[in-house]
Amino acid sequence: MSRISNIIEIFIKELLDESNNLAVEIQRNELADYFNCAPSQINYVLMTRFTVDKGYLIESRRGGGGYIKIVKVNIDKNQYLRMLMEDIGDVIGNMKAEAIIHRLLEKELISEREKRLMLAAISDRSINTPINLKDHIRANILKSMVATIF
Amino acid sequence: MSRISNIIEIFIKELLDESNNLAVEIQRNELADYFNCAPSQINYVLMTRFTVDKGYLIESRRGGGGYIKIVKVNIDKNQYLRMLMEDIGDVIGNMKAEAIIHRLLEKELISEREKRLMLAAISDRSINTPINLKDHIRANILKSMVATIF
DNA sequence: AAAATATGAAGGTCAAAGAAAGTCAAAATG
DNA sequence: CATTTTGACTTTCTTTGACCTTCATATTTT
Repeated sequence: MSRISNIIEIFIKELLDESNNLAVEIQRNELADYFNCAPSQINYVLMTRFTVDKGYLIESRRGGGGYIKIVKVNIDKNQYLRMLMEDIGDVIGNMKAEAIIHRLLEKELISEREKRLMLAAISDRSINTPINLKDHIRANILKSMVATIF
Repeated sequence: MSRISNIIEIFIKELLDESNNLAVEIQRNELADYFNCAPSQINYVLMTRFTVDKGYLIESRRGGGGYIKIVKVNIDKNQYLRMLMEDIGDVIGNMKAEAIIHRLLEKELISEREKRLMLAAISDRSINTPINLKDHIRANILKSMVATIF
């Protein structure tokens, strides 16, 4: 008896394979209904199996006509991207984050303007919270941004 | 999975396109009738989709021969950016933030890639904190980023 | 004829109900 | 113990409807 989470994971990955643009839109309740599980189980699957560092971007909308969109970034083909994700980890300080962004520019993976955007986003001034949260949020933001440039 | 609001939004934008992108005049009740919805739904669409930060001005008149006029405006870029900064304020929700970023792309102040970077940075998933902090941090990040494109 | 009033035809507002997705922690499982 | 499952509760976005305001015009009053 394989875990339902695994089944849902596989199901979503199949959907992604079928869609050539590597993005798929689901209805949370519909999917939960289909698999006869709690709707929040879908969130659990997304949170544990479709994270940014695994190369997935999630975007969603509540309310009438709401949806969950799962986008696959092709991380497997980008050894460097995967390394970056690992390097960033769950927590990252400002210095290290800036160093990573500079390296991206050097490697010509981003433009000068994009560098400035990214630096602005992860700056201490932007993330104006207690220090323990700060580095965590910074890691999230940086990983999300890095995922979009590939 | 478009809900009626999205359909009405698209309809009005088509009207605008047909009219050389200048302005278009509608009758609220007529439109509501056409789409089989409550007249106030039209107001909802205008309020959420045709806001100033999206570059629209609404003007209307009640009474016999009343109308609603939707005007697409094009203001000076620097002026627009300054207005945006003010508009963002200290706290901003995800929807509004996304609307602003989309508008920046429309006005060609940012590229498609930059749009994606910015969206990633301000997404709820990046800013993974208690709700009251979230909108505050988002405002900071967005303002910092917008500042870089001046 | 001019002023006052009534009528009906617009559009405006706001709050409640509905429709999704999100969160969090307790319970279950392995 | 770590992972998974469940469900009660929350937040966000949309739809609906009852009631309000404004305006043009028709009608009545002076």
